[in-house]
Amino acid sequence: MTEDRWTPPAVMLAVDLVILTLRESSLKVLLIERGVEPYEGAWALPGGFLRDAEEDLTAAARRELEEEAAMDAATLHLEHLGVYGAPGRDPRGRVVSVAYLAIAPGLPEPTAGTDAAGARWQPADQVLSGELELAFDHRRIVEDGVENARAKLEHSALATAFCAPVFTITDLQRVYEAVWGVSLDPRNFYRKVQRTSGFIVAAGPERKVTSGRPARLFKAGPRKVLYPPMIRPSEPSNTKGPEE
Amino acid sequence: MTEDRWTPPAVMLAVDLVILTLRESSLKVLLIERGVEPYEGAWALPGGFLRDAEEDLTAAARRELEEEAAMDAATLHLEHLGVYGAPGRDPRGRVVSVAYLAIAPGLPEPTAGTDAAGARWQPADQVLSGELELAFDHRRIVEDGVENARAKLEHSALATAFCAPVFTITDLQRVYEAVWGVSLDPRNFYRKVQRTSGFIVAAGPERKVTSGRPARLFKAGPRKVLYPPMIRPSEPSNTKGPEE
DNA sequence: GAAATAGTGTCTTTTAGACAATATATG
DNA sequence: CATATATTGTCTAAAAGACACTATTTC
Repeated sequence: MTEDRWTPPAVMLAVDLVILTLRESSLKVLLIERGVEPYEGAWALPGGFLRDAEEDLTAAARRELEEEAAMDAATLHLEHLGVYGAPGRDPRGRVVSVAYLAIAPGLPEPTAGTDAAGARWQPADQVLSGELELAFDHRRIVEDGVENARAKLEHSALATAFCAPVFTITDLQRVYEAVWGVSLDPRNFYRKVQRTSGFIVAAGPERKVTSGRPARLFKAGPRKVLYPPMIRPSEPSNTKGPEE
Repeated sequence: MTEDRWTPPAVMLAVDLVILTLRESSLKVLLIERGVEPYEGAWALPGGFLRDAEEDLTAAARRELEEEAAMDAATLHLEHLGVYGAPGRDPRGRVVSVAYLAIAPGLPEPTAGTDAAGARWQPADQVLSGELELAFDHRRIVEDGVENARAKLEHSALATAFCAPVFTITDLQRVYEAVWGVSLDPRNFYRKVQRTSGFIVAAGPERKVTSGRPARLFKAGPRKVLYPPMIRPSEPSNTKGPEE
């Protein structure tokens, strides 16, 4: 408990968004070119300060999603990611940032015309590898966001959030392959997904054509928790797993 | 990005702790009887405001752990849990609370003598069921903390954080049983844990006696991620899983 | 028909889960 | 020896993973 007559310090609260999507079969993150100091001209996550002292945090996240990314927050998967509040992370003073993770289906490039001019889908690899440097501690936030998404693909139906309302099983497989950075056997994937009842459900007799046999169409099912889980390859039976 | 010449609203930042442990084979959470308004006399999570505008968030969590729970933060598992910032959750104004989850091995009751007078280990069930009402939105935070712990037992070595530095496989099984609220087959559990190399490692030829055959002693191994994961029973092949 | 993608069948290996049997202590 | 707990062995069912094969489209 805290002492009487003492006033707690005030801090500035910001909201940052890690918005992931799949474009050209690779994982992208939405970045914005900063127009003001600090880090003017650098790439950064969309986000900003709380508008007023009454604004709810998730409301602020949704507002930024619409203002900075020109996306409809109602249709996107949006969840809490973490808090980044190390002193000194922002030269303007004590800024604590609450990060949210959003997953979007493949959308057109959000270039000119919208509020999101200067926004660009950048390959997540380039951020993770450090090839593309970000403002503040945003690279770390992206790392956490991507790892969060990777983990959730295993046990939840999050993968469907990367897909259009109606999709094929191959579309879904591309999500797993891109986010995990692996390649999966289409035949085993097909059956695994179908056997997990409630994960995806048939969406009419419609089909989709490109060159081969038309694929059945599906939409996200009611099941949110996958059991048994989808299995991420590459850790067959190693002695020491990655650190937590 | 934010406009020029506009000052973001300031909020008060608090840190709250969900400290879980195992006592008498049941899951307990550390609660404190509030000595000041608001909610004077009610049970609440240990926690408090940031000390000053320079204090790091995790440092604040560690400080509260020592001040309010009289525990050594260096030896405990401590991780971010979530942010609770709904307007109106605290009658004193806009308070945003960053919650941390701590896991402690079974410790003596933290009663008189320490700074933590008024602190008590309460059964987690009683909080989750609503039998014991908590101040603010702390019941919700406990719910999230317990669910987080339950999930992490599956895929990480978190269970060892509930144990003393040296423990038996049966001790570890009690952790799973208490946190998950299930009962497990000791023989299958035994082999499952042993097969997951790096999860636990032998700790000398010492033994421990009570009435039956003495058990081998183990300590936490280097492996933090469990693969294959421990499996939480009760969702055998149901059509619809629990919501996320 | 050739090429491409979708979907099915089948076999092997691994793992989960049930449970008998054995081992080593105490009283 | 009775009792209690620890540890090992064995069997069965389910699921993962490899991969041959069939189906349906476009060119």
